[in-house]
Amino acid sequence: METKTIIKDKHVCTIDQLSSVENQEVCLQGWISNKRSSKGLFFVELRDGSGFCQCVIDESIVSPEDFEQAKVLTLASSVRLVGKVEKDDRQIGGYELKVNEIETLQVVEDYPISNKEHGIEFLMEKRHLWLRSKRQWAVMRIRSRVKFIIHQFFQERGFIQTDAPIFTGNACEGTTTLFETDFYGEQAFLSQSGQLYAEATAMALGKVYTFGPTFRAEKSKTRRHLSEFWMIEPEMAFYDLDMDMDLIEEFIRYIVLDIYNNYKSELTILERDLTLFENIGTVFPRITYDEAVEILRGEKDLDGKNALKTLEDDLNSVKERKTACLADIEERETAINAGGMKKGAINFNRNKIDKLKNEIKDLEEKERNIPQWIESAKNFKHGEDFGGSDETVITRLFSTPVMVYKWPKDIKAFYMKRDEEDDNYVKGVDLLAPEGFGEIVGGAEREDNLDLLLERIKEHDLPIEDFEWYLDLRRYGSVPHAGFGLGFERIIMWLTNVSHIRETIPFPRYYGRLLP
RNA sequence: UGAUCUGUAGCUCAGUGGCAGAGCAGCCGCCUGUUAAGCGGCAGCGCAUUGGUUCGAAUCCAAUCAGAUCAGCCA
Repeated sequence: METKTIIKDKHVCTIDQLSSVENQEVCLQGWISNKRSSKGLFFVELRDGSGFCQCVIDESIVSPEDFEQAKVLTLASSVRLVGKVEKDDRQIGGYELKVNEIETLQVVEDYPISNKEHGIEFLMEKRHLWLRSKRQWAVMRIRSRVKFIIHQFFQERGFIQTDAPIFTGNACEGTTTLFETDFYGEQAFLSQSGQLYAEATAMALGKVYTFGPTFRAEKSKTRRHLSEFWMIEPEMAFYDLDMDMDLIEEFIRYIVLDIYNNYKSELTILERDLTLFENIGTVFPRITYDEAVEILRGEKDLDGKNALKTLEDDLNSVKERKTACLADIEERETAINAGGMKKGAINFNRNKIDKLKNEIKDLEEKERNIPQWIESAKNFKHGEDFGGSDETVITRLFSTPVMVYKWPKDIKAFYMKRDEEDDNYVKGVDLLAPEGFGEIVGGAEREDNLDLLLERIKEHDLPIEDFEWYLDLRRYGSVPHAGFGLGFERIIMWLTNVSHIRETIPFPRYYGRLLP
């Protein structure tokens, strides 16, 4: 096949710019993401990083050589296509390209990822290629945008971004497992929080935030954990817990609204239910830990809704749904086996059956889990921390994020300020996201009294000598201050509703995954 | 770390003691507007590994390896 170059003196543009060049001739450069054919026609779905666009290759328009070329184009092949931009409401982007010239950069053989369902293990092995698929594309675009607007939110409000070190000598929250490393012969850890450093820079700059990677060596194998993830940690001098909660609420609403207003098509690709986005204007309820416990145990109703009762109803509807799914599968299988069905219809039904089977797997898992959740919620002991299921039970009753504040001191970090009214509590707050996502923000007013802080460090059995620098912050001009931490991937997961946090970061690192 | 589940074609899976299957992807042909297009055909796997039971094992048993989900911990 002869090679040619068509890019010279052509108007090169990207798919996201098509609306501004309607009826003009342009050159698109990209990769084949799907191809369909008819007699004398090829429908090529092209992706170029900025979007997806159907390009029509018509035998009666292109040269015979180019039409031959179109025949051999396979999935992931790279091309330049010159053609006329036409409005077509049938297309997702609203436009299609009537091709009149083709330049092939590479014809790909055996691209491993097809337009089909794949298992997570396979996709993770091929993560570098999986990123090219439509859903991943949408998630990465939202990730980028959220990162940008987080900076925008804080910068607009006079916050200074300060970076915390990644190598640290002290373990700030003690219990959590840290990655150990060697720092010129000294034992060092990879940072699991930049918060203490943010407190230091807040005393220098007023309102600050950090945005950096953190590392946790927990061998967690759940859909909500990563070994390497990004965290945003604002810290504000002269803020108390109420101001902290106000800021958290404003911040979360700002992010959610921006994505809703500017990234609707990505949310559509992700099939995100938009209820969350529509409710985000409502004030986030603020309840104390004690109230949350009462709600969890079913001792207190909320707007006439009882947590345990709601769960029992959920269990019943799960059971009903499962019965319906089984009946549906049965019906479709009988219809297929009866014969006389067209091949297309058989495929359609098989596909449905596969989906129903997957749904049943999920339902069965819920069926096993919900009774345990009810049991654990009923028997929840005041003074314990909420587990994943407890958070689900609580947030199940709300359609917006919920703030839980005033926590028992024993289950929270040493640096949280004790509650003035009751020494057994601290002025911490967790923001629980609805739809079962659980905690996405953890914040607190910090202990600003030197003696009380020393006491807490001793209670937690932390090595005082490592915290001397931190204690200096209380020795020299201590002021009330507060801050919070936001798990960046957690919020992306929540916004995009992907089933696994591993899909929210380009190259996830977790127990058992170091490549690609 | 514990509990449950999974490992069969490039991919997604069916087959649960009797000669290894389907759909998709690939290749060939047909069809002028397809949206994971459709129709017909071709080719492709010896069932994670090791050992055992059996006349006979993908199927039963055991161990090992790999993975998934949930729990704990958390963001």
